[in-house]
Amino acid sequence: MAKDTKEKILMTALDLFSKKGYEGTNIRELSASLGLVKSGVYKHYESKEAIWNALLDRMINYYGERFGSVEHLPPVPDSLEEFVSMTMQMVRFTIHDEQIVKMRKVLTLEQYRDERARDLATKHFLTGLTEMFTRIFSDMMAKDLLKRDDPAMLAFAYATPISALIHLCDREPEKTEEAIAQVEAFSRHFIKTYGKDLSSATEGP
Amino acid sequence: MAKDTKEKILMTALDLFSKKGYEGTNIRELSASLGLVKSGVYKHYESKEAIWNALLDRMINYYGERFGSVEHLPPVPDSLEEFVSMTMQMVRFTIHDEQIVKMRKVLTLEQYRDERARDLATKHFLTGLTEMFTRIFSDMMAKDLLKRDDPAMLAFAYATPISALIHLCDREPEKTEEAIAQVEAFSRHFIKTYGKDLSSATEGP
DNA sequence: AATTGTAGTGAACGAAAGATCACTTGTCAA
DNA sequence: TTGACAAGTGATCTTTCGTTCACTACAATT
Repeated sequence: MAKDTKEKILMTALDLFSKKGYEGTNIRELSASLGLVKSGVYKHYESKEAIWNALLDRMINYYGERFGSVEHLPPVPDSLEEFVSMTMQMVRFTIHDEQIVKMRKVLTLEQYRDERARDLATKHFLTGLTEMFTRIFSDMMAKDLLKRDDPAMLAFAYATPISALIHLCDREPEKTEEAIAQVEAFSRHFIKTYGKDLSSATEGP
Repeated sequence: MAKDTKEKILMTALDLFSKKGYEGTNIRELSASLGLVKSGVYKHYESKEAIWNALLDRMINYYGERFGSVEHLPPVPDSLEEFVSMTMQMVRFTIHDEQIVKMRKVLTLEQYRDERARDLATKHFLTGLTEMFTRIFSDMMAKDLLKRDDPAMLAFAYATPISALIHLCDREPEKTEEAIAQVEAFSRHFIKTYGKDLSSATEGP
């Protein structure tokens, strides 16, 4: 079916682009990976660049749905321990989901060449994560799980070290276990610094 | 002179590779940027890949000298304010030095393709910075400028947000001023959290 | 002054790239 | 059953790539 092939082309392109970059990937190899002859691709996309643009559209869309929408916001944790495990769950997912790994790699490789990739990279790697944690931290402060502080600053201080470890896993997958352990250690250190001990939550003037 | 041209080839290659990547750069453009004809390059390097390898050697060397040697370690600050300004000075330098910006971009673009680039990227973006701050924080704790804590963990928590902002500047240079301001805000927040107020430094049991 | 080595030239080559086109096959609607 | 259209094929085109080579110009060595 047509839709099927078009879809497969995008997924194969994502795979190849994430490994060798846009320039490093050629149509022949893309076609061969799909089990068709080189010209076959042109029945579905008019050019290599058209494939790239469709893939970027797809990624922008995917990001908006997956990370930008309200229903996909993680629930605000009820305890600091739950906050740690929520973090770990998010990190494990984003490190092991092949599609997302490939998306990050493609954005990394094309960020200086393509403006839309650049914008999505900043969102994906920095601002998106930070905004998400800003909301979570605001709520956690309201719930007296965190000390009162600037939630955006805490979110930035929390999101970027985790992001750095995710990038490390993308770059050196053999260090994944080590990196995950470091995320957990960092998360626990973070709540030790900024978290409010529950036993003191009932303190009052 | 021969040495001159060889050097210029490397610098031009760094420039082009950092903008369009290794695959996206061709010898004709490289030669033209140098004011010679395409075949001229082959008098100095036997192939495009040889240029790449020489450039990587150079970068590895440069990194080792500039960031790996003892004499280039920043002096341990005598006050928290001095620590902030040392941070700002480092960040301003690394963001504005064109060579270093290009080095980071090249490492970013080639990290999945070339093992040596991958290793240097991890060193440059993560472990090197963290180790440097680990030493600084150890000394600052000994000097009673910082609360006693795990210096490596603090270094990681300090280095990675700054690294994230440096990457942002590489990606979107128009946000440089904003990013620098955020580095300073982060640095001040950090010392507010982990720094020891000097007035309490003379406290005793 | 003669020689030799080297930086740079310009034409050319073969391979590989993106893309086109006439053609075959298969599916579904009329 | 037939006609039409979409999916896939294979040969082919053009461009661009990395690279080679015979050649020139010039600087340093003998």
